[in-house]
Amino acid sequence: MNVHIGVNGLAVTPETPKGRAPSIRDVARLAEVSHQTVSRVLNDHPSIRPETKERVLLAMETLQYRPNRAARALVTSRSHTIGVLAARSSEYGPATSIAAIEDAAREHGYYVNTANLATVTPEAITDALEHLMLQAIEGLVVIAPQVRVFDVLAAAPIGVPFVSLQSTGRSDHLALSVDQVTGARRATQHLVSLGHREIVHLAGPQDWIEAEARMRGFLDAVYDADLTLHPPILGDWSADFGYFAGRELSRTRDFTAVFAANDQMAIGLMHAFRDAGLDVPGEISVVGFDDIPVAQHVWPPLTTVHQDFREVGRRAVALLLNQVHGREVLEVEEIVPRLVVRGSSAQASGHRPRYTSVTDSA
Amino acid sequence: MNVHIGVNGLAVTPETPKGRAPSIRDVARLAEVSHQTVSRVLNDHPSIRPETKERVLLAMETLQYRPNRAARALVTSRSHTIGVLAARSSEYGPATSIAAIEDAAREHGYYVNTANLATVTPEAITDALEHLMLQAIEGLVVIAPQVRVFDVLAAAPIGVPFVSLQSTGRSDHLALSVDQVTGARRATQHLVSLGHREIVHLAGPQDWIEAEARMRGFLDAVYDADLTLHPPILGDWSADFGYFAGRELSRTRDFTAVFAANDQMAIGLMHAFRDAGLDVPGEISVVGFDDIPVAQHVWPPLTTVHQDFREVGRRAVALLLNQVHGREVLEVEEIVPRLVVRGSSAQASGHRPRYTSVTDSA
DNA sequence: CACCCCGATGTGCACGTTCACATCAGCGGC
DNA sequence: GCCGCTGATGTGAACGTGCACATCGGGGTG
Repeated sequence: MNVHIGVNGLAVTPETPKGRAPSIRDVARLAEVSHQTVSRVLNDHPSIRPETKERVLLAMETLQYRPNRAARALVTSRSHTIGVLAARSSEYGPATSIAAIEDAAREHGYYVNTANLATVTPEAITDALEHLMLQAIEGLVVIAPQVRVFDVLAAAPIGVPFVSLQSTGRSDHLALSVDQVTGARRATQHLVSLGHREIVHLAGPQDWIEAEARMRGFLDAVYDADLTLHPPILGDWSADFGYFAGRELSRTRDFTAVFAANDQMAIGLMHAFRDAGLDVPGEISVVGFDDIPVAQHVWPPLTTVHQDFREVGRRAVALLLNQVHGREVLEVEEIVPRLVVRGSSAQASGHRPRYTSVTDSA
Repeated sequence: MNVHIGVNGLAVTPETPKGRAPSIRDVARLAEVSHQTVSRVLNDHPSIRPETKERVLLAMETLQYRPNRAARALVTSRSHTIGVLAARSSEYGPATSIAAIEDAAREHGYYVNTANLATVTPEAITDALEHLMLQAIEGLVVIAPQVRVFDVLAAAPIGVPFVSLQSTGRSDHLALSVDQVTGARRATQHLVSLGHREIVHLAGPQDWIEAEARMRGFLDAVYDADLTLHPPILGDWSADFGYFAGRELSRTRDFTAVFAANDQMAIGLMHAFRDAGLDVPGEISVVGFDDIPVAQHVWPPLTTVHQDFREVGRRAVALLLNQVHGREVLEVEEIVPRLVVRGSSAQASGHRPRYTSVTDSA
């Protein structure tokens, strides 16, 4: 039966025609079945005799056969690829989520194709999208949390389901998000509970959905606690910006706490305060957002809001693949991040912020 | 001629047969040419009349035609995809390089497919590689800097050129790397020049090529300066490990400086020293490696070795595509990283390290 | 015992593109 | 005026796979 396969137990690789990679037909010939049977083995079709199946598998092994994805994609018009549209993908949060997405996708037999957004101009977005569409992606995960991206996405219907990693409030897609608003509110409430009444928010760029949500959470808490509102500062997420903002802020000193929209800015901020001779948390408390790995090791250890980027990525894939396969999509529950209290926040020092206490003592 | 195309200037989309996406043949029919002519326009073949070309392009536009990558890949057996095999891809360095690779690849009309290594077991490596091979990648960039990965890579010949982002010293592939040895040597020499003679190296896992190279650079410098060698500590790159290592180290205190193999560990280290009441840089100097964005904002600002991860990624793609296209590959020049001196390193404080001074004074 | 159904397998075609080759008109040279 | 070359285009096949349908034998059912 398997005369082709071995001689003296020695595995002889039968001549694959030309230099070409072995195809389903080569396997079929060797296993003495039709190519269709081989195909059935590949897609484990139920009705196939175990004996036959084994013979085919052996032939595959012998020929080192590998299915040709292009051919398969051509005939099924399914690419088994999902796209990821990402901005700032080298930062800890997005990078972690992307890695998790890749892992989860691979587990489900899917491939991941990433397109980064260097800038967020409509052209760049369209270009990246075009790139992904040419890949014939079956679904899209968007980690590019600018409102503008979703405008473009809505305008140029891409024809595949997509999931965003931040709640956009739009109905044309599902979002799997961490509840940024609650996270930010909790962070602010934490400061309030420590007796702070003059709190500044160092926000992210307002076209970022997350930045906007965190700002909203902050405003909610400020409103609830009936605090006077300090105008938020709009930053760019970077530690460098945090540093410069901190330099400016330490001039006025009409506040006792700062809630930064991410850890990087918080770290830059603390750097500037240190330079200005302001003690954190003695004089000023600082709270960040994200809980990046170094957050607990900087000085002082940063109080922040922890979010699980891996979990978000993982769930996003599950959600997306459910849609891709037309399965019932259950309600999406938001992940609520948790506050991690560390050394950078402390009780407000009885007296009012400096500039007023100076006035008072005069 | 183009009666099909419009009525009253209104773009009428002619019926695409069934719900299928328009194919090259649909375009051909509309433009009243053969499908081959359309193909020629797509691959801009020289001998085609401008007039004809325009007609075809118009038809494409009208039908919103998009070439089918699977079909093209099937017949040309070229996927226009490069693979990236990465470990710890969510960390700043790798993540930045990956983003740069993606950008550069897209610029060259290539797609990028990533496979992360959760663990570095041979099975995981084989699995990831298998995943990429099924994608029919044309080339591979390896950012998984464990020696073991290259063992597996060598054993399971993948049949496509690959480039690694660290110099492995092997001849089966090109490496585009930053000269880690020189970087580490410079970092150590910096400490020596400040008068430190008792320097500990907090190394990375020794199966990591970079960790090994940095260790080598350290050892070179120690040897050159004729210092006594403290046994290096083998870490895992994480800030957490740096912290624990720092705790252990601060018990003995038989050193005046530490060179950490990356910034994260250096930051954890400084945290532990602070906890132990050891002043950095007053009593102990610390130097890191990588220059991650927060390095300059921690306290004290971290002296470190800066490397340009984007540049490495970019050049890797250029190198790889040159090989893929069988072009002449020019000599690969190593990028030499540069030392950035900040606040965490300072002149050794005249007296010997504590433990000896205690002994001396007794 | 005739019938039908089902499990196991085979046959041919379609997917959308490129490649090799064929065709055909025009043009210059002898 | 014929030959051959070249530019512009068309024709058919092939790439490797899955799908729809056909085939064939066996076993249960009436």
